[in-house]
Amino acid sequence: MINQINPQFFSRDAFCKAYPQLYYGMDQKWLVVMTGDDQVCGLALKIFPHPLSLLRCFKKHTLIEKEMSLSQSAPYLLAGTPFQQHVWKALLEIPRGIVVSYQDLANRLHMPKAVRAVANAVGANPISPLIPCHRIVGSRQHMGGYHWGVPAKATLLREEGVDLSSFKGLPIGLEKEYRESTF
DNA sequence: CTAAATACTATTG
DNA sequence: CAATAGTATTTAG
Repeated sequence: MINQINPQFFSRDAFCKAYPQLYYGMDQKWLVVMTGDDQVCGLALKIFPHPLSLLRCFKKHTLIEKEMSLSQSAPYLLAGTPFQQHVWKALLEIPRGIVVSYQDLANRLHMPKAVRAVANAVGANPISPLIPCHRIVGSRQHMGGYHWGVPAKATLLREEGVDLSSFKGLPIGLEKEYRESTF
């Protein structure tokens, strides 16, 4: 399992120029996107409902399917706009088992009125479970959204020990496919 | 360049 | 409850 990462950040434009083609494939429970020099730039869990939609983040690249092996020590290279990088760095500070609202996150970034823009950046991160975007929830005990589906979000949070019993907006009966999975 | 779309939220009826 | 105005970034055209 991948515990902690120390990603390097890269401007999106520079990333497109430096790595016009990328490689993707499955390894164990992951769908991985890597550069030609073996840096991980995209990640999703295979059991997500539509894991291949991860490739939406790399539409400007030529994507080549390839045999993948994800090593414990693989370096991470995250391409994003300065704004997105700012948000993603803040996400990495949120510890396991803690949930923060989109509004709190925006406040923490000193952009209290940019809640919606911050939410967009949260959802745009390319290595979803490792950048803990699932720990961002709506105000007033609402789940908020999740690119990979709210059931997956709820499952990830429960596995971290978060009590969701008081939350609204929880889908009922849609989590069976995740019941036996280990994230 | 402009317009539309967002994983939001507080407010109003 | 639903509708909506306010808001900032990104993307599509």
